[in-house]
Amino acid sequence: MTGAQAPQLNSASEQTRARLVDAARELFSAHGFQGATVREICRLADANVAAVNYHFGSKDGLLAEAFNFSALKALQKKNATVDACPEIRLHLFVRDFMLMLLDEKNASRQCRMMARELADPTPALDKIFVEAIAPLLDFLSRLVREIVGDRADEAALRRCVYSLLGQCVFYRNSHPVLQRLYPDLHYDVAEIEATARHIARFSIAGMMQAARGELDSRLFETGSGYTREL
Amino acid sequence: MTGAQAPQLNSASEQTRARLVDAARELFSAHGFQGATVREICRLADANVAAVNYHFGSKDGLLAEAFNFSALKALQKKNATVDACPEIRLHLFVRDFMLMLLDEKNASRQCRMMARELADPTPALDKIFVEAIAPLLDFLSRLVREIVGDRADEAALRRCVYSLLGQCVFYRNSHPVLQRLYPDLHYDVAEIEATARHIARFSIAGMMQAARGELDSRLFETGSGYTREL
DNA sequence: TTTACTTTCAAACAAGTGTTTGATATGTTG
DNA sequence: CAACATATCAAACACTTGTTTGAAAGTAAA
Repeated sequence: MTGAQAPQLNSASEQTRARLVDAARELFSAHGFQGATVREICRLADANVAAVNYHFGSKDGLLAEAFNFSALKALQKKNATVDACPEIRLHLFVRDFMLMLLDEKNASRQCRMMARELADPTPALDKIFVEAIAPLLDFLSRLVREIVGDRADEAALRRCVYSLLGQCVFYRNSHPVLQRLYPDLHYDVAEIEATARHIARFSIAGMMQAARGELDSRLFETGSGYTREL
Repeated sequence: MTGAQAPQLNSASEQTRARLVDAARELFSAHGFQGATVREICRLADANVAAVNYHFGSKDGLLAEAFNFSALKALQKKNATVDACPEIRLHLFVRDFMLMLLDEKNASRQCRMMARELADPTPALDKIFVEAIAPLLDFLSRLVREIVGDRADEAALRRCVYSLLGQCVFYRNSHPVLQRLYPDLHYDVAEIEATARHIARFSIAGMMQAARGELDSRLFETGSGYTREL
């Protein structure tokens, strides 16, 4: 979006609009929709308190404007064009997704906002759901379907998608808590990539198990090679 | 907790205290700490607005009182006494934990509150962390260690715990969103148990892969039996 | 410059927040 | 009963919230 409406960005009005949206993304992603106040956003954007309602009608309108899933869409489109086996494409997706979610330097705070939205819906949930969550779930479902083949039914497939997504968003949502446990915890690129690799490999193994389980849902392989009843 | 301070529960004062705590748990778990208002809690508890501050000092005090991890502790203690292989104990834990998290009829809304806390910390985080989260992470770490053995280092072990926990809390946190996707979604015991079985099997397979990955972190088994580079 | 329009701003608004107050009721003890 | 501490209550308090207002400043065309 930064490139699309660049021509009007010279206008002073468009500049404050852009500053407001930027500040909103910063604070919404940091403190959530309820936690971030209009006054704080305006202070960060160096604008008057009335600016939000003048330019966006309401705080809700600003939230709707602040959401921009171009990065998320681009990620999915890029992934779809990669010529590789679904396992590798899954790993690529998880890697890119985790980089979005965790990299503090990354500009795409929209994904952090979406992770928040998943956990605690706001009035803007409709737009978010239609534009981002549903397509994302659909994208992941197709990808996971490629991996498990036709050995898993719809319910098992859905659960596999949730397992994957749950792992990814956990790192984002639980960051403050985990940081209390490990005060010097920080996610550099290497750490994020290691985490992504773990999630991808962990999940692919889980998916194979889920697919296998459709054939015999009472057996699973343990590490020691035993087969136990579960 | 209901049985421990039963002797004093006859007192009218203790009754309103109990009603307030109960209402608080209901609304905190439903709308979060910020989302639930003191007035709403008091209305639900059929008590005066001033009752919260009179009995608990503040809204924060009520939150601290509302947290009660006896159910979670009992779950862990029960699990530790079970004489079974770690994989089955893991399955049992996930099952009990998911029943706590998802069963609407279940009285242990404290776990739902804790899931919320994990995603969005409140001033009461300290108590919650020390009394519930840290022990829980510790318990899970020991359990997962039993499964992966010494083939996984500390980082891999930690990630396995997060993968497990992330899957569990995802179902709780994302419930409103998933319900939009499947309007007739509801978690009865059968559905919860199926979900728990999925998570347990998915995770055990993932853990075995993570343990295996310590030996050769670049290879994993695909479903078709191929070994690919990841 | 005058005109018309857009954008900014300090100030106020109405509603909601957690909390406090002082009187009133309630129950227990002398 | 009288005295006392406890518990409840309506009302108000101090504060924050999102939002609105009406004047002032800026901007661009006639």
